[in-house]
Amino acid sequence: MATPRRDPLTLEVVELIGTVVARYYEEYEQAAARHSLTGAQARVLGLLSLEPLPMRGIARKLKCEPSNVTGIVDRLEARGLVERRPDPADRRVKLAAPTEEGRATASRLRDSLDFAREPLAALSDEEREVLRDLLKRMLGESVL
Amino acid sequence: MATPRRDPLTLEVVELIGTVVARYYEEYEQAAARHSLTGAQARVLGLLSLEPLPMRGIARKLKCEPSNVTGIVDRLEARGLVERRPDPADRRVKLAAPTEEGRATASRLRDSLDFAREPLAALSDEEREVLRDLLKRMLGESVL
DNA sequence: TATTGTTATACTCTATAACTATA
DNA sequence: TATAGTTATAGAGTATAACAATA
Repeated sequence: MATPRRDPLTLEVVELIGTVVARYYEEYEQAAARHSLTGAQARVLGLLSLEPLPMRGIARKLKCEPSNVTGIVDRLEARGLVERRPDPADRRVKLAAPTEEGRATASRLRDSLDFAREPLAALSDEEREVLRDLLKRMLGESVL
Repeated sequence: MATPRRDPLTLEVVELIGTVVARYYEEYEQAAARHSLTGAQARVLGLLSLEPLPMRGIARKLKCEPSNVTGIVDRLEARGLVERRPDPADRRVKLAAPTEEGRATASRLRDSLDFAREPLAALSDEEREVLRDLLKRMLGESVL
């Protein structure tokens, strides 16, 4: 494992990444709020719009304790965006799945987020390719 | 304002940025937790280690309501990491400033974070310059 | 026995509104 | 009257521990 670098260029890039992270996070929360959702609720709804998941699976994706998921799904369910279904294969398991309205909300949320990420529009196709490759290299093999 | 793009390349870059954001955030929280600090406490301590700030100024930086800052600074103060000082120029104002121990903790926290950001070590100097310029372009003039 | 989901509890962060002491 | 900081309150996310139902 390499030693972290402290040269001015590295520090400048670190600072820029910090700015990207802060802005992205802020805009994510705002997009969620426009749909009267908290960030956590929006993340869960987004996950479930890809595929229904057991409560435990949601906790793994969110990297939080399973007990927290109960409340988040409760609130989404109370708003009619998500429903709990039994798992035919294991009666202990409850599968959380988006309702029709939940899927629609998730879709609109995704559009909001694309809008939030619009800064990418400032780059040409070639520049996006370079950026993609640099980010991939930065993130390492774990992403591949 | 340009229309958001949806071509596969753009979506791939958006996805990669999302991954960077998630990893950065997660590692930030973990680094804070290693010092028994919450993310919000670590952010405030980091801010104050650059310069003492009035409570109102902290709220502006955190983009939250001033009433929240009271509790966060209370907890940092209870741990001896921060102190409230009067502002000679305006007796309504309280300046929050790090103690000696607070500065030391902020410094160790910064080191943890550099370690967390180590992925940058995978890039050469030239690549970092390219990444820096692309990020700057992405973020636009507002950062300059 | 082990696992899934839940409940109960406590702490932190968050926004809103009302309060105080200054300006 | 306006502003800085605080308090009170309520909602949400978080972790921990204990529980019922099922495997």
